Parts: sequence; C-alpha cells; structure tokens
Amino acid sequence: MTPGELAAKAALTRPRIADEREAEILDAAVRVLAKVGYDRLTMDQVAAEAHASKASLYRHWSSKAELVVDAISKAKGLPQKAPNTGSLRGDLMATWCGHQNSHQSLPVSVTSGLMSAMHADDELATAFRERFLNPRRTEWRKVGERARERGEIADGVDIELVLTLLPALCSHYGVVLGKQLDQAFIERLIDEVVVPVAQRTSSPERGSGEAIS
Amino acid sequence: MTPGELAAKAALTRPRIADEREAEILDAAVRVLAKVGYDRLTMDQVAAEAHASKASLYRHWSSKAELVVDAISKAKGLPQKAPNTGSLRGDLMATWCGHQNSHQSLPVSVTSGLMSAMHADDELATAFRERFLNPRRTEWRKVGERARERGEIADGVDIELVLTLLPALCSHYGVVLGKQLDQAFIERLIDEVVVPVAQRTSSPERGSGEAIS
Amino acid sequence: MTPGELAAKAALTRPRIADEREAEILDAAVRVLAKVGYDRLTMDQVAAEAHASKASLYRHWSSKAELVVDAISKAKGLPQKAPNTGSLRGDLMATWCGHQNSHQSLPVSVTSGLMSAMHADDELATAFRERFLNPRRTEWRKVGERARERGEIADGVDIELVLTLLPALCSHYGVVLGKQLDQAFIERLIDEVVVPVAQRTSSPERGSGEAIS
Amino acid sequence: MTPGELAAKAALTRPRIADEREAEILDAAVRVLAKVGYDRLTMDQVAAEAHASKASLYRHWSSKAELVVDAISKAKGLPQKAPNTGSLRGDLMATWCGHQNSHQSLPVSVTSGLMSAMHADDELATAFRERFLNPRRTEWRKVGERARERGEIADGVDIELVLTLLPALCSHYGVVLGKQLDQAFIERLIDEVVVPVAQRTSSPERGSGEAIS
DNA sequence: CAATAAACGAGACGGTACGTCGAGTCTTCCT
DNA sequence: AGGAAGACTCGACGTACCGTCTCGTTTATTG
Repeated sequence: MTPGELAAKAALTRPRIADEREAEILDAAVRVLAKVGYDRLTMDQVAAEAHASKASLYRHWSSKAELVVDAISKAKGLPQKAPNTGSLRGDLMATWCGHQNSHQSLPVSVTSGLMSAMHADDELATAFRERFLNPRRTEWRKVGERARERGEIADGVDIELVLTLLPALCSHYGVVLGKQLDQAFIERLIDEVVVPVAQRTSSPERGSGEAIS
Repeated sequence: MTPGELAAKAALTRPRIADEREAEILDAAVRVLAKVGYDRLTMDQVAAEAHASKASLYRHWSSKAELVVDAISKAKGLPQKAPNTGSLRGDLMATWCGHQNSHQSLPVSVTSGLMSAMHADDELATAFRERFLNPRRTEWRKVGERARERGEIADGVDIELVLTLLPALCSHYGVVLGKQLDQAFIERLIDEVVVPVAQRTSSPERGSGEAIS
Repeated sequence: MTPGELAAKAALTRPRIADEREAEILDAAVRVLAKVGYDRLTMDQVAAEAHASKASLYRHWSSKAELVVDAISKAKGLPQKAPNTGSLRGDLMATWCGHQNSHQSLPVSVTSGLMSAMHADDELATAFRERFLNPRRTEWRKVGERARERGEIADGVDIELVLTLLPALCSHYGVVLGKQLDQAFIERLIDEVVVPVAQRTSSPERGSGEAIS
Repeated sequence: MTPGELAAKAALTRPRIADEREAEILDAAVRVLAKVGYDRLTMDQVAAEAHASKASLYRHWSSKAELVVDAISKAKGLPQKAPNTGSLRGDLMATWCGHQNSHQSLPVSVTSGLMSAMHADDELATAFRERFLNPRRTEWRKVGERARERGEIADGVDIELVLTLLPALCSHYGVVLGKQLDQAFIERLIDEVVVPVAQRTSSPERGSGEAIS
C-alpha cells in the first residue's frame, strides 16, 4: 500500500469528532496493552494500531504513561460501574472474579507496569489516582454503603479500608508473589480477610472510626 | 578529582576478594537506588558509583533488574533478621515502622519499580521471589510461629496469609494510593486488619486450614 | 491581542480580490524570509504572518520552495527594473551595492537556500529559473546591450557571460566563503574581473562568439 | 537474520581502530550522498549503510551537516592534491573536468546542499570552510604560485581571485542556471574569463595589489 | 620469581524507543 | 463559496539507556 493510499484510507476512517478520534486511539492503546503489556508497548505501535501519528499522540498525552493511564481509565470495553448483587460477598466476587478474561486482568497488569513510572513522576501518579482510581473508588463506595446498611460492615469499621483489602491483596499476590488469582482464591480472601475485618467486633483503643487516607 | 586520579584510587581500593567487590557494587547500587529510584537508575550510574565498569556488572548480573534484585537482597545495611519483641504486634511494628529511614523504605519503592519488569520477565520474577522474598518469608515464618504459640494467631488461620497482609497493604497504600506510611497508620492497619484476621473465630465453610500460595 | 481579536482583524483586512491576497502572502513570506532565512522559514510562520491558513498557501503554491520562489520573484518592495546610469560600471554598482539593506541581500541568501531544493526537485529549479531568473536576465540584457553600444563590452565577448560574473562571484564569496559584500569589494570585482573580461582584446581560438547557456 | 546474528556479524566487521571506523562511516555517508543527494540523505540511512547506529554517528558529529562536511572533506576516493601539468590552463582543466564521474561532481552537488544549512548555522559554515575549503585552497595556492612564476598570472593580479573564478562560475552555472558543465564549457570559461583576468594589463586606479578575502 | 591466565576499568558500539518538529493534507466552522 | 483555523499523517531529527564488545592493564596463579 502506497503512502497515498494509506492517507486516503486514514482519511476515510478518520472520525469527524475529535473525541471519537481520542477514543479510537485509547482503544488502540488498550489493544496493544493487552497484546504486549506496558513495558513492551511503544508509542509507534500505538500510532500504527490507531492509524495515527506519534505527533497526534503527544498532542493529547504528554508521555507514554499518561496515554496508558487514560487508556485504561476511559477506553470503552472496560467496566466502569460497580455491581449490585445484594451482598458484599457477591459484589466483590463479581468485580474480582472476571480476571481470567483479558480485559479484567488488564488493570492489574498495567497498574504494576505503571507503579514504576508513578514513582518517578508525581504528576503521573496524581493523574492515575484521579482519572483511574477515584472514579472507581466512587463506584465502590456505593457498594460499601449498601453493605453497611445491610450490616455486612460493622459500625466503627472504615468502609474504605474494607474495600481496599481486596485490590491490595490481589495485586500483591498476583504481581509480587506470582499467584494465579482464580475464583477459589478470591473467595478465600473474602472469607478469611474481608469478612473478619468488616465484622470486627473488638474495639481497639486507637484509631477506629477515623477514615483512612 | 580527575578521571585519572579516580582510576588510581579505584585501583588502590579494589578488593582482592571477588565477593567483597560484589558487595561493594551492590552497595553502590543501593545508594543509587535510594537516590533516584528504580526507573531512573542506570547501569552507567551504578558503574560510576562503584568505580566499576559496566562490563563487570554484566559479568555478574545478566540485567539491570537482576542486579537490583541482588542489591536489595544482599546489600549490607539492609536488615536480614526478623525481630523478636515478644508480641506479634511488636514484631510487625519493628519491621514496618523504620520506614522513615531511607533503607527500610527502599524495598517498597524498589518492589514497585520491579513489578513492571517482573511482568515482562518471568526469570526475573522468579529470581526476585527466591532471592529476596523467600529468605524474608523464612524469617517471618518464625515470627508467625511464635505468635501462634502465644495464641495471637488462632488455630485454623493461615499464618502466611496473616503475615502477607501488612506488606500487601503497605505497598498498595504507599505506591498505588500515595499515602504516607507513618507509624500511626501502620498501627491502625495492625489493629484493624491484622489482628481481626489473625484472631478470626468464625469458621467459614470453605478453604480454612489450607495454606495459601 | 487575543487570537480571537486577531482573527477578527484578519477578517476585516481580508481582501476581496484574490491577487491582492496573493501579494499580501508573498510579502509576508518575504518578511519571514528576511527575518530567519530559507531554512528556518516554516509554512506556519508565513501563514501566521499573513493571517492566512496553511491550506490557503498550498492552494496557491505546491510547496514551500515554490512559494519562496514566487515571493522573491513577485513580491513588491523588491526591485524589478534594471538601472540605467549611463555606464556599465554604474549599472552594476547600482544593482549590487544595495546589499546593506535587507531586501537586496535577500536574493543571494535565498538563492543559496534554494540550491539544495533545486537539486532535489527539477520542477522547482525550472520554476526558479523561469520566474525569478529569466525576468531579471531580460532586464539585465538591456544593460548589456547599452554597454556594448557604448563600447564597454568588446565585440566577440559574450554579453551573458559578462553579466553573469557578478552574481556568480557575489554568491560564491558571500555564501560559500562567508565574505562581507561591501561596496569596496563589489568595486574591486567590477574593476578586476568584469571589466577585463568585457574588454578582452585577445582572441582565443575557440568558442568566442557563441552564447553561453 | 536474528538480532544476535547481526550483532555477531557486526562484531566481526567492526574495525579495531577508531579512526578506521570513522573513515568507514564517512565512506558510507559519501555513498549515500552520491545516491540520493544531501537533502534526501538521512542519518538512519547512513547508519544502515555503515552497519552503525545513529548514536555512533552523533557521538562523532553533532549534526547531519557536520557529518556531511567531514564526509566530503576526508573520505577516501575524493582527490586531495592539486595537479601540476605545467600550465595554469592544464591544471584547471585537470581539476574541473572530471565532473562527469560521480565522485568529482559530488562536491558541487553537496556544496549547494550545504549552503542552506551554512546560512542557518555559523558553526557549520566555519567547519565547512576550515575542513573542506581551506585544505583545498592551500593546494590550489601552489597552482597559482607556479602560474605566476610562469608569467600566467600578471603581477598586481590577486592569485586568490583568479583561482576563485572557476569554482564560483561552475557552481553558479551548474546549480543556479542548471547548465551541463562539460569540458568545452569549462574551456570557454578558462579562455574567456580566467585568462583575461589573470593577464589583465590595465591598471585600475583602485584595489589592485591587495589580496581579496 | 618470571610467565601466563583471568578479571578488571574504561568506554565505544549496535540497537530500540523516546519525544520533537516541520511539510503537506484534510475537515470544520465561519463569514 | 471560499477562507481561516488547526488537527492530522508522515518521516526525520537528535537523545537516552540497555546490553555487548574490545582494548590495555592489573592481579593472582602457576612452572
């Protein structure tokens, strides 16, 4: 295919609306991410996958890390909403047990890839927390509030802390310890960690009641 | 100091014994690591810091990640032994509350830096687990066993799981959420997470008793 | 002035007649050319200077080089007519000694800038010769013919060759050798090169009489 | 061919002496230059042609223009010495009539390519004059001195000026006017320009005797 | 105690990806 | 309708770092 033909095809597929183009690029980034992981993802690859140019990528995102943060935050195909199954246990399972399919495992894989960059670049870390984590925390908070209403999280137990347990343990077991995160394992974590913490009845002398973070 | 003088000094201080030289290089790596973090650490920097050549580094370690794994695993100045304060709470505090000094915070910072590489390189991940994690797990297991003897970890509760909670939460809060890990916070995690999990009396139907990982 | 105000002003001053607009753009190109030279001139700069869009530039000229050729050929403010001072020496001085002012030095500077492009693009070279050089050669020929009538160019001496000497030497000394082309130097070239060649009395066996080029 | 095999081959062909490597790269640059001209020459192309990396090119030369200047200045295969045929006419012919073969026409082609860059970058212009022009001027000066001893350049005529005529006219006719520089044409220039200027007997009132440049 | 082999410091190198810039093309919106 | 605005693709630029390699020297081990 000659450059001219490529340009022609690009012109045909180029969306009219800038936001659509952005979404297309983010989707391409997600595809590359799923294929090769964060480290081996290159900007040229993303550009080629999106039939875009590197200049366009850098017009919208100031670095590879920024692009990836946005990609996993806003790309379609990644779940945005918290489940509501009627029990805390069910909600957690619904959220954390799709890990076998590639899309769901993506965030864990990519988060670990980003951690390194986050240490080196505070701006990026902030972007990651605001664009990726905060929207999800907002969603999860609803799960936590419903659980408290049902009595699944005892009074005096920090909801945020309860909801943070599973992500923290999953990334630790998955990435650091290299464990396969199958359904049985997630269930064990829920039963042996989340539930005991959420239903803690003992009242330690210090700290209880204050929100963490 | 001119390059020539540096070389002269290096020649003078060059150790006769290979193992000492290796330790010197690992220490240099730790110093650079503490200064700039995993990402911004370059092999040239380490070589310069150790008055060594890159070739020497690659003679001993096959990659940057391998070197760093070894550096945080074996460098002197990093604590190797588990504490024994007489209580689980005290042991945990002793291990996790030195974070204000640079050496103790190092593993967390570097672990996050390595996560990316671990995903891309299984061999590295294995090396990290075997050289860094396993020795520490062996040490910590003693802490866990003493705690069980004292009744601080209930029967039927997985010791490994209990001991994994704090590292998992610390790296999550510290790296992912960007939280300052001060002493008060570590205490809260111990009181509100570790203790409830360790003393869980309820007996869930499934999974309890099997060891995790 | 905000971009909006600029746009408003541009709208107000936008000419109704295409040729005027073209001339405005060419003038803008000349201004940019004088400021930064051929290499550092960018189409965006010209567009901004002319309050035009790049698309408009490419509607009229197929490339940067084409635009520049046209700019130095047709822009107002650049002398179009050959002088007539009554002597060859005077005409040459009049034409080549305005070099201190920016406009006159422009062609030399730009010609050198275009040389590279001319080698790569025959179409451009042709355009440059036809649009820029030929009109000036036509003018200069009158100078030459008047000089021959006055006996300043001997019979058997190629007029074109005589008139080519000064441009060739000026561009060589100015661009290649980096010499300042002040009035005294131009006078030396006229006295020591142009005049001897024009008044050559010796009759070489070959070639004399044929026109060069 | 795998990267490993490529590396192995590179190791085999890599010269032991740095200067040899430099010469190899310069030769590669000359080959690319002859193939595609200055404008279309890219650093990647030169790197590929020399089995080198771009980084290596930039270690030795700070820009494309610097590399090309060095290439045409020092590459083997380009004549360095002035001829000595016994007559000024013969020496000039020997130097300027090899233009049909690609190597000899290279300097003219490349000089024009460099002119643009020279205007934008004074450092480059200086480098070009010092590394390329000055060595050749030194050589040519011998030609001029021999010519003066033989009486081919009259007393009071600037030798430098005489020797500059042909390069100036050749580049002007060749590049600007697009003329084919065949042997007959060079002879005409010598007979009708160089000889009259060199043998000028008339003594203009000003300037004669001082050296130009 | 000299000869030899191994290991080393120094640093150039090939390769790959980065982030930037300018040319020339295209669409949208405005007048 | 036609132009201004400006996003877009393409391709080259110059930079940084990794891991490999060579060179000449120093250090330890043998004959």
